[in-house]
Amino acid sequence: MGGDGRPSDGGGGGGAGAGAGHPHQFQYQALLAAVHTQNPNHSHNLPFPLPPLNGPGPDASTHNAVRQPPTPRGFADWSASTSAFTSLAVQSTPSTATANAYHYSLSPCYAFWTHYMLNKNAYSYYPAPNQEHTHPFSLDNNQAKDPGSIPSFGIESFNTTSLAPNMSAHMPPMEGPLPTKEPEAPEDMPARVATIKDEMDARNGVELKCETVDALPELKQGHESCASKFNSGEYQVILRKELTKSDVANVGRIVLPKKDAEASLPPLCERDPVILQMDDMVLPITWKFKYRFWPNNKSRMYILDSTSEFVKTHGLQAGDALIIYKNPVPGKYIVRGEKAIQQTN
DNA sequence: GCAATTGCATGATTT
DNA sequence: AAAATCATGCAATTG
Repeated sequence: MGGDGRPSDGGGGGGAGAGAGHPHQFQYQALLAAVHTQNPNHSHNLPFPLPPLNGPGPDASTHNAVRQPPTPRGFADWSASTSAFTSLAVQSTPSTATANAYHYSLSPCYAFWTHYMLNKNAYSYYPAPNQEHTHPFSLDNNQAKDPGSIPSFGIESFNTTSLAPNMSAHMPPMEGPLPTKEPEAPEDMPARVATIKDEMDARNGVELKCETVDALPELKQGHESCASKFNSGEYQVILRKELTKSDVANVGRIVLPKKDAEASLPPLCERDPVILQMDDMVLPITWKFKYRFWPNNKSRMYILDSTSEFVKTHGLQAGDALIIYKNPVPGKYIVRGEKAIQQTN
């Protein structure tokens, strides 16, 4: 599959992969270990559950059977997680948002967690080696260009009105399709994926009302306080796919839900694939996936190609999920591999 | 010739 | 019941 599926961090070397089954696994584990260690109550503060420490992937039973200790680290291992979080927090949503985009508002406690972690590491940050992309954490670049657009580290970063000027054209968060069906008898399911809906159900509440401002753009000024309160910390899930066996097989392609793909990803007018750059939410990596379609009967099948590295790196298996978020950087996205949560009954 | 990749067809499932 | 969607297998192509 050549280089298309490889992350563009260029960081295959550097010894990060020493002893690990994959160059990213060590760092991945280090990230997770750090998050778990620093914030054992993360489940209450993060907008999604963290993967288990002993992940990821098929190699976990061998290479990662022993829990990785927190790395002797600078900021590289933090930059991955906080970068994505930061980008989400400061995201200004373009008006091209799609009809079925979800909203996701970060709660104050989560903003505080992010604030804490960012400040904790603010002076030890260094960019990942050979990081060619403009990862969301690359605040220095953005600040240089537009000091007003990206705030400095601090909790006020998540409460400034100016960061997210546009809330229009979004559907209310609960209106979006959620491909994953809730089992009628969850206890019968050995594992399930915690859906975005679950997460939002658990935390949003009042926030939903505020986002009805979207449907009334003329009222945005009058509702600015409400909008600014939540908009500064929102991000949108534009596509979620529960992975199948064939998705995580070695073929390295993931079938995307047609509805979400057409609604939220760039239109494919021709058969030529489109390269989609997606920042990893957890790792300091920009993935480059080929997005294309096949004719299928009278319809189309939408395919995300060159995904094998992503799947391997995150140790994704059937039942896990691929989640694509909007990225404040035009033409880029944020991607996350979501491990299914084992139900312990 | 082989492995990897790509494209398509078909059948199952869902709407 | 029909149409749409999607998972997956397999043939064709490519390196």
